[in-house]
Amino acid sequence: MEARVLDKQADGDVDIYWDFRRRLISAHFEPGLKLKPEELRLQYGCSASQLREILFRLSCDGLVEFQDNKGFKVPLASLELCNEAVEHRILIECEGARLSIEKGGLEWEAQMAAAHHKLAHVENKFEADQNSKELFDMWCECEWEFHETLISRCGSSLLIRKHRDIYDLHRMHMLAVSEGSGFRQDNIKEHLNILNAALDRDVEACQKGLANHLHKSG
Amino acid sequence: MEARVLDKQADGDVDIYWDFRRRLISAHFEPGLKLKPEELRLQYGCSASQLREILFRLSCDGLVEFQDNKGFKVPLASLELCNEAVEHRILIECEGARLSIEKGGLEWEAQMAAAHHKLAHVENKFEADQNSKELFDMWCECEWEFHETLISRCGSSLLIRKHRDIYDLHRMHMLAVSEGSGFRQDNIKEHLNILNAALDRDVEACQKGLANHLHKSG
DNA sequence: ATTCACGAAAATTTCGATATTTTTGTTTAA
DNA sequence: TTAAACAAAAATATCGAAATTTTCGTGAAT
Repeated sequence: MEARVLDKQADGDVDIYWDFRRRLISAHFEPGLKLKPEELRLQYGCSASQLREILFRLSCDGLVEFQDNKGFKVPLASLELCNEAVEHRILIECEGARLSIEKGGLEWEAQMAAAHHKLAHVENKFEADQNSKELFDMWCECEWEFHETLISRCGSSLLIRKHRDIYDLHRMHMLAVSEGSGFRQDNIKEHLNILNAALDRDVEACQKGLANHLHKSG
Repeated sequence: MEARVLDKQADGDVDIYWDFRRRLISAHFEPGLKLKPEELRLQYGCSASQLREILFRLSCDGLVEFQDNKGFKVPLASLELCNEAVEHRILIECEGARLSIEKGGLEWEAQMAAAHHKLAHVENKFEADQNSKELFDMWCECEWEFHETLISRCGSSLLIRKHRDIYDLHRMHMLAVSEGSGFRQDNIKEHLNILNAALDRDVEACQKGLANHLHKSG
């Protein structure tokens, strides 16, 4: 999460904005729930206007829904939107992976190995104790870091930003639809497949592994 | 422009928001220009807070830049960002075109023919009189309609939304970088190539024509 | 019993005033 | 002359109250 705070759109609301965003994509709010600035302000100790601004910004990415004179709410669980998000994420992430494989050097390989090492460690622990809230949060963070590292050498800051947007949207809808934690046993070997293909500089295998991984994620 | 007003994120600011967005992507504002809510309010007869909200929303799509305690401004012309926008647009539009070609029926073909007919008509007129502000605005509208129709049958509302976002971002940066109107002689036959490939259901030719068209656009 | 109309309550939107931060201009010291 | 310190002005951010819109509950008419 730390890395995200350093985003270019840093501002005074940074804590509230990112904290709220994190809670949204971690399914802390029930789909369909009304998000009233007047209530939320109490949790963050700021004014309703500020919350309104933040909610508007989140609505741009589809993380909250807005309707004129009806306010904001958590998007309803929608299998269709979830599928659209999956496909879009595959499109973006495969392109980012291809470019990274082409442009990335030894340093990138090392970062991939590091990210996967952390992820694999946490996934093995989480597999044993899937009720641990703490491990779940760690897994979310490591999963994000792995996928983000995969595309990090694509050379396009725009692609990286768009990837984060669709990653978050996909995660939110996935959790809303599946009602599980989003973790599957197969994750472990799927991530390994992706890592190996990336280190082998095998674009096709990497994209295939990615598409398979994401399709199964729901 | 009418079609866009019917966007899901309809609200009370709809006129101001879309009008301002249109002006941004039509290069009505000089890159780097400071956008002060306090000044802009006079043009729209509303409060500064409302403008601030709208500017925040536009900043989500990259159409305006925001810095904490420094306010908003029109993004500086950047060749690098323009190139990144081109590549991203190619990625999205090619995927949308592929899906439309696969899924679209006779109705879609007819809409493509209609959109191209209008576009070709305007392009020929605009070619003769490139100083006409009115024809330029018509061309912008027809160009958008043609490309939007091309992907309209992709089956994913998410892809369509993302396409609009990158289309606008690309157009804004293109106009900022090239300092021309964005219209080239070759546009006419490039659009025809794309139309023919689409009607022939030739995915590869269509994507190739699209990539060529967009690369040359800058 | 159902529908419609009306009014009260709640929620949302708008707004301008106040507080904070940044920028600008001036003076002073090195 | 340059740099630092300070003060004034401008710009930005925050906030809560007022205006508007929607929602909900009550009662009357079909």
